[in-house]
Amino acid sequence: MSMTPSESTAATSATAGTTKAVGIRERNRQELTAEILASAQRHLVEHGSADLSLRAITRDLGMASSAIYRYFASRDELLTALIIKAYNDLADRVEVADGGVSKRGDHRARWQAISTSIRDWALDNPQQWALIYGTPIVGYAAPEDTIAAATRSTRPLIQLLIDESGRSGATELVTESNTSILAPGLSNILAEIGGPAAETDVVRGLGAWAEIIGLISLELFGHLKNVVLDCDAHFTYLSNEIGTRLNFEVGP
Amino acid sequence: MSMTPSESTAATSATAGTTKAVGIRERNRQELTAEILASAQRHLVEHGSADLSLRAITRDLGMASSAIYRYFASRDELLTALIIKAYNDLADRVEVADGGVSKRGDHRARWQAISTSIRDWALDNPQQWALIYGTPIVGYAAPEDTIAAATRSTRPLIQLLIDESGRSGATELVTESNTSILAPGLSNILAEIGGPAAETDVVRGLGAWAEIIGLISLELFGHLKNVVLDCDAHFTYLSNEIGTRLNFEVGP
DNA sequence: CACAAACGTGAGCACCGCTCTTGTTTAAGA
DNA sequence: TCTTAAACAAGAGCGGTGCTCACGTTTGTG
Repeated sequence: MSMTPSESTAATSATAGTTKAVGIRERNRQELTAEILASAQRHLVEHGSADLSLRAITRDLGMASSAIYRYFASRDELLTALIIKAYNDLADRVEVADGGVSKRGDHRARWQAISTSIRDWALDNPQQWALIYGTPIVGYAAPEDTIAAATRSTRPLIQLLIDESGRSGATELVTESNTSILAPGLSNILAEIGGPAAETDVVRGLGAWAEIIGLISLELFGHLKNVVLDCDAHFTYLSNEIGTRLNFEVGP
Repeated sequence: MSMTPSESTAATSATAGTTKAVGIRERNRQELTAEILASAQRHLVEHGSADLSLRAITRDLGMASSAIYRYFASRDELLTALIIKAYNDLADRVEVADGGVSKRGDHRARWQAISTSIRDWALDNPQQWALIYGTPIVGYAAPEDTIAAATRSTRPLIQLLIDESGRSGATELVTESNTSILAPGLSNILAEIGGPAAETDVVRGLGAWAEIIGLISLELFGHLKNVVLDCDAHFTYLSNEIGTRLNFEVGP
């Protein structure tokens, strides 16, 4: 059986039932793949995605430069893996922050937790932020593998929008056919997550999301230098204003 | 007198008074510099900034690969020139759009002209947009040369914010000392452009700006795929809502 | 007219992503 | 248990990159 590097991650534990028969080769493969990803992550953090060199990674791991292509078919495929990891790391932070709000009806608190956790993660991981929200490098169309992780990172925010839309008793809910602005496939995501929402609410929520992403990118990419002195206060002020604008208050 | 590539543009027409004595060498230098920039611009539009190759440019112009370093000291310096050009191109578009609103008191119309002209330019020049608002490539700190062009592109928006702040009779104007959020140097820019403005107005204006930049970047970088079907309508809806939020109405 | 600065050229260095061939190790089927 | 094919590691190599340097030429100037 031949195995291309692309399907390496999907072919784990082929023999169901018996957890024992993994095989030395399969174990080594998983371990080396993890080591490559870890080294790539280090290089990404230190030098940025543009300077990420496959040869440097192989030098780190003491292997031949050609050996890495047994595990990742190309530099783009490695970057895609790093993108997915970045999305998941961000999603973890946002989920923990949102989940930390015990009073689920306090939409204002949940909004503050979500928005500030996004920025905190970005400040802690600027290279990873640039990887997912900066200039796309792998190609104009993001690989299919990334969209699952991408939607996971925005899921808490969507959930909050749905909850708020339900509280306000919104009509004109988004369905697959009645939407003119939003994509038809979005209604499936909304339904899968927790129910429908009004189209205008979703559109305004996307505006709030864009403002958060924009503020963080402007800050991280240096566009607020000589403009904003206290970026913390600036973000807090605007995030709070967005919460007011979207009617996020303490509910029952 | 020695001349490094960095100061080539600043050393034009050294002999004041006589416009004639430019010299063949100086003329050739300016022409070749312009040709290099034009070729670089073509490569940028077609292949993106990441794949911009100095050697490909020299092949285009039929010169030796090492000759380009007589005109640009490094790839970063060429990219910086392209960034400045992109900022100025964007500024031209925004200035024309804003200047096209004859009724200067119609702040709502000016806002629509400014915001939509930014997006229109971005859709027409996605690679240039990525160059200035995407991941910074030249270095974390933008070169000093770019900030002049950068502020020029945001000047109409700042002007509009000042006009609106004046209409609403804002108090607590931004000065060099009383600001806690904004940078001290910003008050100089505000004063130079057309007068003071309230700090909260400027902060909220920055939020609106971030939302516009964020919406365009999300759209161009592929993050609204499978989310927003009609990006035109989406942007128009939110831009109009921002105008309402900032009290942009038809004035006297 | 001499001289120095600016210029164009080609070779060369170190690096990159990626491919191919060669020889070895592992695992599965006869 | 032995055989055979797949997976693997390694090294050479290809075309490309940014950039440097030494060389000979052109140009402007004192």
